[in-house]
Amino acid sequence: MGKQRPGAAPTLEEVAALAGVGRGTVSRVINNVAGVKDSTRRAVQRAIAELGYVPNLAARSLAGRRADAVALVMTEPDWRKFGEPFFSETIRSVGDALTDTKMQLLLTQVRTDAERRRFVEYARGGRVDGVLLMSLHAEDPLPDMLADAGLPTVMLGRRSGDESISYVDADNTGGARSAVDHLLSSGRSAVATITGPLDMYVAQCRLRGYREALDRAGVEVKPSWVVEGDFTEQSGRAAMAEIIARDPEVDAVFAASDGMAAGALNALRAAGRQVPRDVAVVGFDDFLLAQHTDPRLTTVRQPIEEIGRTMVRLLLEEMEESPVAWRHVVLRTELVLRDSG
Amino acid sequence: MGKQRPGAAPTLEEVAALAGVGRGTVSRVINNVAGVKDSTRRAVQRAIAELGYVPNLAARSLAGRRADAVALVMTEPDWRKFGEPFFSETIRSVGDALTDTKMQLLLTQVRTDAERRRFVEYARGGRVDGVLLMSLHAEDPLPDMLADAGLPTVMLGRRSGDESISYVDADNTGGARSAVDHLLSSGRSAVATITGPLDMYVAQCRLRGYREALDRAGVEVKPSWVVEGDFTEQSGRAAMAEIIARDPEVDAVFAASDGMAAGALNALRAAGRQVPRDVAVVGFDDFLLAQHTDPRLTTVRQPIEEIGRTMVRLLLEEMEESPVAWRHVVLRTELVLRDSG
DNA sequence: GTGAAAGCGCTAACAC
DNA sequence: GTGTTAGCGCTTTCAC
Repeated sequence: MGKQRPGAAPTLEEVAALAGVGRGTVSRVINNVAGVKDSTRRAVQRAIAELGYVPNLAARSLAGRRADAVALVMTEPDWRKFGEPFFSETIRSVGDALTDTKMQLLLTQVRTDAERRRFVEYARGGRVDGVLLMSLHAEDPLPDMLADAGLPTVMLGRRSGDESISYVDADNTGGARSAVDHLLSSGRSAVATITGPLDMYVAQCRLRGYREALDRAGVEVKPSWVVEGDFTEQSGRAAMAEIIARDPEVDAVFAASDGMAAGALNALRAAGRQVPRDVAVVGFDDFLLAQHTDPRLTTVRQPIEEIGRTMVRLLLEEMEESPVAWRHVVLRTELVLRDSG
Repeated sequence: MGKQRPGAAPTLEEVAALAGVGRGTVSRVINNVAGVKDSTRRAVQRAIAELGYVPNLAARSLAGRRADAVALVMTEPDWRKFGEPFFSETIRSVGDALTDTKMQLLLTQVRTDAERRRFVEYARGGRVDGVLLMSLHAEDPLPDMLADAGLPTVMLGRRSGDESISYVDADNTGGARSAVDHLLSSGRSAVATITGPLDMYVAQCRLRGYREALDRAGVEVKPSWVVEGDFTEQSGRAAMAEIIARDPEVDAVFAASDGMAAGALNALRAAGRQVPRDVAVVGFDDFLLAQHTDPRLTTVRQPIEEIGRTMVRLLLEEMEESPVAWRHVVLRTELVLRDSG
């Protein structure tokens, strides 16, 4: 007879007593370990149902030295960013990639120093087995803090050219290059660009791709062709207006984000320029651009679904090893031409 | 001398040995319990720093019977919703309300049955001390599952008129009524409404407020004045077009969401109607509406910041008691007139 | 003010 | 196949 403790949640031991078996057997049943007689298993399951038993995860975690949970950290203070498809789809695909595991996905916001400290304690304290990081700024100390603690960690994108910690990134340089190649091959030559904030590596890469394509084609980049935005629609509009003012001869634009591409289109229309007849626009990603119905728009698409899936795969691999080895994956982008006639 | 176990994380016991004190004392120091001599406390802190000690949260949880974490569950399958200010601001304010506690906020997505099952195991397993629920559909079994497990739970909004589980809601009926009162008192009389999905209690309340205001004013609601949308901008546009087609005499519209209000404005402009001279529009919330520069727009504003703060307060209160008692809070809304001249 | 000791509920290794 | 046992690392009495 197990001692009844009214009010308290039933324990594995009480289940064992009720089923007339040892604790080890109950543990095997709840963990689906093979090698338990079928009749025994059923008896245990009946006892579990009768008592409404639920395993105490703290005890499991302590004894098993794992949390069966991973964190996905959002360091972005502006939540509206997570309404953008690039982020929301990544989160969705990470969740999907974890459905076949017993890992619980925990999204955590880390906006302030206090939140960072608390999260690092949480993670180092063993409440998660690994950490995924999104939307990182170059100077964020969080990745290194986690890495120093020996925690499996995977970042979405990298902070610089020689990133050590594991990351999954898109081929931003190659994607930008293919976009500009496309513009050049369709007869344009005065190709301007609206870059992202140049303290972000992703923006540097897309600018580099732009320059490489023009270099190879023997086109000299005029300083007036390069204007920096901040990835938003508004900054794209302002940048496009700036470009028109500086050099009215520009006949094509590569925008380093879809938001800025949408802004550029709006600014061109406001200026009475035909898009894309007078000026061709290529944007990175096509979320906002999708709302523009012009069939001749072109975009560089990132393999979002694959990004989330790959991040999870790398993290699970890292969790198998000690010490953790870092992995770097760069995924190809795809140039999408809507023009079909 | 504590046994050194290279590779493993240092334990409280090793800290105690290094500091030359008992385990109890170290525990008191890391938990900031009063009644430790200052010199002892410093010695322990030195040992902690030297060893890089971090408490094992599973062990703390097991011994202390608490997780020091709360979950905020998003049952919305469409993540873009969380880009909307109503949700993103709520999440932000919940995070803010928790900064002064040692609680870690965990956001979890529950879209599928598998995810629901896993989360309930997680919560019942004691990994969180309480649960906040957002964006619930009426038939979602999750709240009852958590309540049956005796877990402190607070919902954002309620599922029906006689909700038992704790919730924090805005006064949707009163807000809608004040919006329509405003329209009537400014000389309108043919007031139509674009409702939300009527299987959601929030939409029912806003429709009721609309009807009540017209009833009190002795205006009979024509069936053609009530069109159902789904809270999106697109549905608002379609609904407005429908209303114009059915009854061109309509001179005012109450939209049950800001998105639908924005859609209504766009549809009116497309139809060549003067807004708000010909047709006055009042929307619930003013996020999308904020982009409309018309100074004569009016909105019903929900006290978002207070919603998040209140949810946290109720949850912390519930966590103090056993069994849990449910709490219901309805917060006043505010009619915001931009019209200042 | 501090140390010693008794659990918290589980997993995993080992015996039979 | 199944029972037994030794921890996992902490909090919390209870002595002193």
